Amino acid sequence: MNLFTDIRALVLDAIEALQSEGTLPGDLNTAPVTVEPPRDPLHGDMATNAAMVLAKPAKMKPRDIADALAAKIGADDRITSAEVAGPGFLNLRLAPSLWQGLPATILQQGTDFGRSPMGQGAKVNVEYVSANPTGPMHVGHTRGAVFGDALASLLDFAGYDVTREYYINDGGAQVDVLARSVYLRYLEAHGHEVEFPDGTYPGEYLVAVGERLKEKVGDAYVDQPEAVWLEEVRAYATEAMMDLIREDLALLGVKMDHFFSEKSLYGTGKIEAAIDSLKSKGLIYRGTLEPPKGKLPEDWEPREQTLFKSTEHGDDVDRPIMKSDGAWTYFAPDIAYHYDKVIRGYDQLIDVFGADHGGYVKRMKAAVSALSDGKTPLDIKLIQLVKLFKNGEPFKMSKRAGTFVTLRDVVEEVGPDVTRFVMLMRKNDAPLDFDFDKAIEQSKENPVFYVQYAHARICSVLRKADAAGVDVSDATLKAQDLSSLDHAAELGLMKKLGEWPRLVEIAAKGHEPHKVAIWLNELASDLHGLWNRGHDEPGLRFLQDDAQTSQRKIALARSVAVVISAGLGILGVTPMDEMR
RNA sequence: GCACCCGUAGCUCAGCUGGAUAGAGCGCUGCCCUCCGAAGGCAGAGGCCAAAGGUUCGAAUCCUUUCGGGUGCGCCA
Repeated sequence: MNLFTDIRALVLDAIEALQSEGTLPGDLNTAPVTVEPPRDPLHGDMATNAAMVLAKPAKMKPRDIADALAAKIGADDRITSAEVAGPGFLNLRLAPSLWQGLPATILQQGTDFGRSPMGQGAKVNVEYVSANPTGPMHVGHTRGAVFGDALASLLDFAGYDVTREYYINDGGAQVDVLARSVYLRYLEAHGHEVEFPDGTYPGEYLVAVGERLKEKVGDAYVDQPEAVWLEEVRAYATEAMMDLIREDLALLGVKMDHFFSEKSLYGTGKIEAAIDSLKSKGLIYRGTLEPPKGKLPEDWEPREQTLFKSTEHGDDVDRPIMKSDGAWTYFAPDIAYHYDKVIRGYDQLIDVFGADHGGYVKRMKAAVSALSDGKTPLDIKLIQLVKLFKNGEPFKMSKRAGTFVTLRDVVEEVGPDVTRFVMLMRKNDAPLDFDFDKAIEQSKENPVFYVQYAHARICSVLRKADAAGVDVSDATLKAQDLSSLDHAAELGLMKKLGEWPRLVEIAAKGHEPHKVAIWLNELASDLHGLWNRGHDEPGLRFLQDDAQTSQRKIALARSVAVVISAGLGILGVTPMDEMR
């Protein structure tokens, strides 16, 4: 149910009819033909660019094509007027009954209204968060977590088969550092004086882990060399950190379908298999890289190493996959991990990274392109920084002073709903200002509140009607004839609702969940606008003297609430029924 | 030096993937509140879309170059 695609089909039918009549040539590419809402509502309900995009290939004047199209399209029952305007736009007005039928459709389908078949069940893997298992999640991770989660929901809503995945970096040197840090806490639990040298994690959060380790193994590791305890402490500590992270994710309402362990790639032949795959395509070689131009690193010296010919797939330089001591670089398991995803048969991969990983985008895309023979597209979304504010003042964060803000801090301060909505208001590649006070402020300038408030207001009307003995069940509301709701403000709200299915597709196609948040704000604005007009024009209020008129108006209001619920659902935000 | 991201109203940002007279919130100015929820409402001022070229019916949007800000750049993941 998408009125825009319906009307586009109508336009395409008209074009075909003109072709069979010989008015238009037969071989025309109609792909660029769009039907969209005009910027200015005065222009009508929908506009098509058909005449302009067909003018050149048809070797005709745009206006001539537009006139011919207008005659055909205008004959359809659904169209009340088709006017040629500007350089060749065809402005269409739809019969009000089309808009007035929308609330019933929405109430029929509930929060499934707007679901799109666009994805056709294609399998998409969205990898996000992937914070190192070395401590609790901080604000930086939070935005990526919320973004990935909302993107996954959005794609699901748009008809894709989505897997949400977390890549656990438990294979590298940083988990050894974690293990040593936990070991120090363990010694501390045994009453030893300990110091945390550079390169260890002094965070308080490991104290409890050290104590629990003591409970588990007693003094078995005290005064023992690293070789004795490292492996087990590492496994124990990593698991403890993942528990911590899973708790953090739960606080935010983020659920993963799959946790993938980097460690599982080692010793299982998986890395070798991935590299072999590249080797078989002639993309692995021994060679020496050119030094970077400009400032030379202090210790630069030419060195022969094992390289992946990523330049064959769009990268700027070839990338090393093996260190000089024969160990893999971090890039090798990354390649193997993505190879695994390709083998698992995904049609599309999406990685959500912090913006500081921007330098890895090209090599990662090159790897996936090579491993899948260009068949599996990989989109990498870079998440910009979050700047924290309190009362308009920058909130200083310092890792050294131990005052870095955790995900838990934020969620406990403002709640998961506010956290999620605020973080989704901006597009991912723009920095985000997060002000603790503004986020929980109840005023129009707070979009979280503004959207929630619209929903709560509608619920308030429903409660009030119900108390007055008016039946406002969805079953009754969807049976109402809304043809009397013909005021511009009411029709305008219906038209806004009609945009929802189209917006879902646009946002999903661009992997841009923030568009949902922005659009919800617009929808809320239209709802509040209609509400406010009720001050001066009592006839526009939802609650009227007679039950049936109320039911008709409330059917519209209720359908707005349903769409807000659906939109907030994609963002992972709970709609509020009451906010007093 | 190279690559990627960004540059839109005084401030924070949208701008529907190339459409018509570029929008919202805050701030500013002026009116308005015995009214379903005034934790507001209406109206107004405010712009060379960083700059210059190019692509075409048409550019804030696509391409090139320049300027400015951020991020990253061979054995750290």
